[in-house]
Amino acid sequence: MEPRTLKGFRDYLPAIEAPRKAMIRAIEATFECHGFVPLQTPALEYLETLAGKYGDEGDKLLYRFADHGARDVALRYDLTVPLARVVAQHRGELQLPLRRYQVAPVWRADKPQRGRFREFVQCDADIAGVDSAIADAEVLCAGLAVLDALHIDGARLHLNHRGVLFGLLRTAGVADLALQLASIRAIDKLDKIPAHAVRAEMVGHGVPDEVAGAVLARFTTERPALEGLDAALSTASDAATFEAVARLRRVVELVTAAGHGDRIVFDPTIARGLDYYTGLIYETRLTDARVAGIGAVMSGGRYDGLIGLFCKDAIPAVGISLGLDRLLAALVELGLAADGDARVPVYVTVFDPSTAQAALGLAGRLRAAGLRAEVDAVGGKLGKQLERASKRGARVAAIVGPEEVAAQTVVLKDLRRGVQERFALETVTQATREWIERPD
RNA sequence: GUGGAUGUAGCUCAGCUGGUAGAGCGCGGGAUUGUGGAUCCCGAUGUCGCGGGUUCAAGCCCCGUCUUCCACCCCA
Repeated sequence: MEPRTLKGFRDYLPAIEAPRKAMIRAIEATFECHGFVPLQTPALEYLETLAGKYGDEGDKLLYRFADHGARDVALRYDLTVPLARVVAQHRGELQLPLRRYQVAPVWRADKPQRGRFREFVQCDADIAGVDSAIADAEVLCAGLAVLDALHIDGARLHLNHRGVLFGLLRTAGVADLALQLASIRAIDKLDKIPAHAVRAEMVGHGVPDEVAGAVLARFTTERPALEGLDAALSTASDAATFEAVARLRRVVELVTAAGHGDRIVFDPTIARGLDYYTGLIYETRLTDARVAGIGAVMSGGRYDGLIGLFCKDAIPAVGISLGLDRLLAALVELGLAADGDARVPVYVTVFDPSTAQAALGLAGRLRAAGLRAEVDAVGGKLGKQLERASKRGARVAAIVGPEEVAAQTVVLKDLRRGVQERFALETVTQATREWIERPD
């Protein structure tokens, strides 16, 4: 039969899974460093848990089917709604606020294209149970620290608040909610299409032309954070908008105090398509033009109404979500993907069957000392084994022939420098460690 | 869901206006049998995505289908 994978699903061969795994480790360590604790949820949920939480577009992209017991189920579409379900379901046993992180695959029946997959890993950090600017800032700091941990310089986090968008539209005279949402979706395209086209789209939805013009006059695509906030504040005319701007300003102050101010920018055109966001929203874009079109790599926001859909208590929450596979795809395109550790530094050759025990014994000794070692499992001529060692990317080859066994010694060969030396068994572990770490 | 491309050895690709396939890399073997990466020599690689059609003849033309990719929509 023909081996194949489903459309939009991929195998991760060692060459890419190694750097990918390294990223996951760095991300998890950073989240833990920020006080988030791990949590996992099932891949499969009842359909009713997920349906209706993301908006029409999201609903269409749910992988849904009937299981063997005729239950309507769906693969999780993100990690946020399952978290909301968990918080509601276990609120008696969870201490709020809950700071949890989760790194796990999600599934969307989307049409695959550049940077978009049907199965991909999201890395989420959320704080549930409190509505505060500090919670907002803490989540943002965790996300920004992840960028630092991954050594990603060319990224900017665009901040906005739904209250600002709605407030500006409201004060301009767009009162209808559906019209506001349609306008926001149009405004979201300001960085892709010219302002007059956005204006035409708004008019097409039913916004009077002069109103559309007045609203768009308030938006420049991007401004320095605090300066932009001031401009937005001057246009605010009702309490809700004022509060939204004040919250934004406070969050920016806090994130800046934490040392991440150079990475964030106020961007009134950020809208977010998911229905459950209620306040602060953000998207992270890579600044390199070559991958600008790949889309947001780390997004999120505040969703104060979502958990309440699963229980009587209104539990506010805020979170951030990094798209690991999309980010990795961008880094690969830019040639910035970290060197994966798909290589094992020490390759132990097996001279002949009679020395196999000595070879395994040596490997055991090295591994007990924490060194990564591999024993040649194929056999054959020593030259072939050294060739395999080189191809595997080993730094050091160990040779344990009859002479070495008799003398209780090991020959180490530095495959990069081409030199070799004989060591006594007692000193070989330390010597190997030094050889591995030795620069060329 | 809409639109546009793509599909030839393991990989990247070439194949002129139709006449039953090539390169590089990789892979296997070898250059006096306890030493790799460089070089050299030799060698194997393919139902040319799949199914139909046109033709004396199709990798090349036509239709369908699947795959991958790109744009829109939306999103990580």
